[in-house]
Amino acid sequence: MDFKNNKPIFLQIAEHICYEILGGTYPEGERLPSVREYAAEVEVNANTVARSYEWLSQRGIIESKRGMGYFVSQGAKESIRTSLCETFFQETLPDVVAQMQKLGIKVNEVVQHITELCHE
Amino acid sequence: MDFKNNKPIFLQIAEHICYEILGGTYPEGERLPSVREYAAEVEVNANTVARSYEWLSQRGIIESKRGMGYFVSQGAKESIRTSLCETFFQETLPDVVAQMQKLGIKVNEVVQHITELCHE
Amino acid sequence: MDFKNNKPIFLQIAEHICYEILGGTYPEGERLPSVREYAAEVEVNANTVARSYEWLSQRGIIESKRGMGYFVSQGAKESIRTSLCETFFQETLPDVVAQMQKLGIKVNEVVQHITELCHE
Amino acid sequence: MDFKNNKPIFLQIAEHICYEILGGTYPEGERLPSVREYAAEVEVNANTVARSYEWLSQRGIIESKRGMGYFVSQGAKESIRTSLCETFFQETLPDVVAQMQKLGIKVNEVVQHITELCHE
DNA sequence: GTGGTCTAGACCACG
DNA sequence: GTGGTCTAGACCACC
Repeated sequence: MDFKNNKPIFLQIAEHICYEILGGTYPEGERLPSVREYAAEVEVNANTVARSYEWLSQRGIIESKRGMGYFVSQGAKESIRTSLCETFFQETLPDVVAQMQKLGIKVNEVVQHITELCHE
Repeated sequence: MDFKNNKPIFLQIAEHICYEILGGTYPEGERLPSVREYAAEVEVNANTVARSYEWLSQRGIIESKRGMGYFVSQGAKESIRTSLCETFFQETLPDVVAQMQKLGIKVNEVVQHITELCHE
Repeated sequence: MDFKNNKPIFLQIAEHICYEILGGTYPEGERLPSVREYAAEVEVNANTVARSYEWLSQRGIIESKRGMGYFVSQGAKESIRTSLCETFFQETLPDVVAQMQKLGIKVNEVVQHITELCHE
Repeated sequence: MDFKNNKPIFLQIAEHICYEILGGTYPEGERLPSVREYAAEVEVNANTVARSYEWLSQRGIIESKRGMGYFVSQGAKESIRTSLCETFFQETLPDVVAQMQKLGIKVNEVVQHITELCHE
């Protein structure tokens, strides 16, 4: 796992975990690796992972059980998907369109590029 | 001009100037407002504007002429457009597609949303 | 470290660091002193050192890792040397020769002076 | 005439005039173009040329005669040559050698490059 | 007037 | 602790 420098690492980790939950790596109800394990795995300070876990648990995606670790919440997949879809349609796409228009790129061109990228 | 706090002000200013150059507010060869003028206009410290200008001049978009101020470089519009288009097609769109696929959103749905947003 | 006033301090610092990297004071991958440490050491404002570090990182010589400090990039020595050699052979030497010719100084004389200076 | 941005323009002009005097464009005793003429010729503010002239006259290379303009001093060529040669041998060459040694370039290589550049 | 550099001190997010 | 950004104010050389 390599990190981009323009985004907080703990956020990149949290996001990555979200996609792992979506992908089934960590099923709902399952226990996540301990903070230290995960930190060792991705070669990062333990505090950073702790912050990622905290961020996720504040959003109800995972839950801490005292002394036992963090567990994926029930309904996590659904909650992640709706949340991500919302920002995708409400923020990402409008941004893309805005930029597209500022650069004078035509819709057709964008659509074509997208479909091409999908078929790779 | 109002600033978002997630992005450095000096960058927002620099990008804003880019779009102004693209839009023709500052034609190529034209002189930009002095650092102090611009700073007063957008209600920001002069050092911040100086940083924006320096950032732009490092990218060959504007040039400083000693004691006379900053001037839009020849070929600036073209250089800005190609640079922005490149990041749009090489980074922004692939990111969108990747996210789309991870979320299991269909191409048609995205295309439809984009075309709708364009017609607003 | 004492500074000449014809050249910006932040540049003198940056170049000094380059030579220190070349000399092995800071091996590739190693962490540099923090901005504040270095600033205290050379008795200069922290912002000035920050500017030197930024200047170096823009040239790929060092890299910042969030919250951990600046580190010498892999391949920094080679990149510094080639860059300096290039300006030496492409700019410095041609300038010397041009000046030499304009002053009507003979090649032999220059060569002799150089060899003498080397043996001091 | 095109100017480099790292050196004051008035100095570049003054230096250029020195070489013109050396080259015979302006023989000793001859009148120089008026400040305004010269400024128009090189497309520069008149104040800047005035400063160049003043700089030269302070060094005894040219002289102002009230109401008549600036004239090349007697002995100007000789004085320019000795002065430029001095800085060449006392400053330029030692700098070259110092940089050469810091970069670990061998004398032979430098000598060879210089002789090659002379024969072009 | 212009840009360029530097200082001093502050605040913030990140690890 | 770290870097990153911003402010306020100063001084300088140059045009």
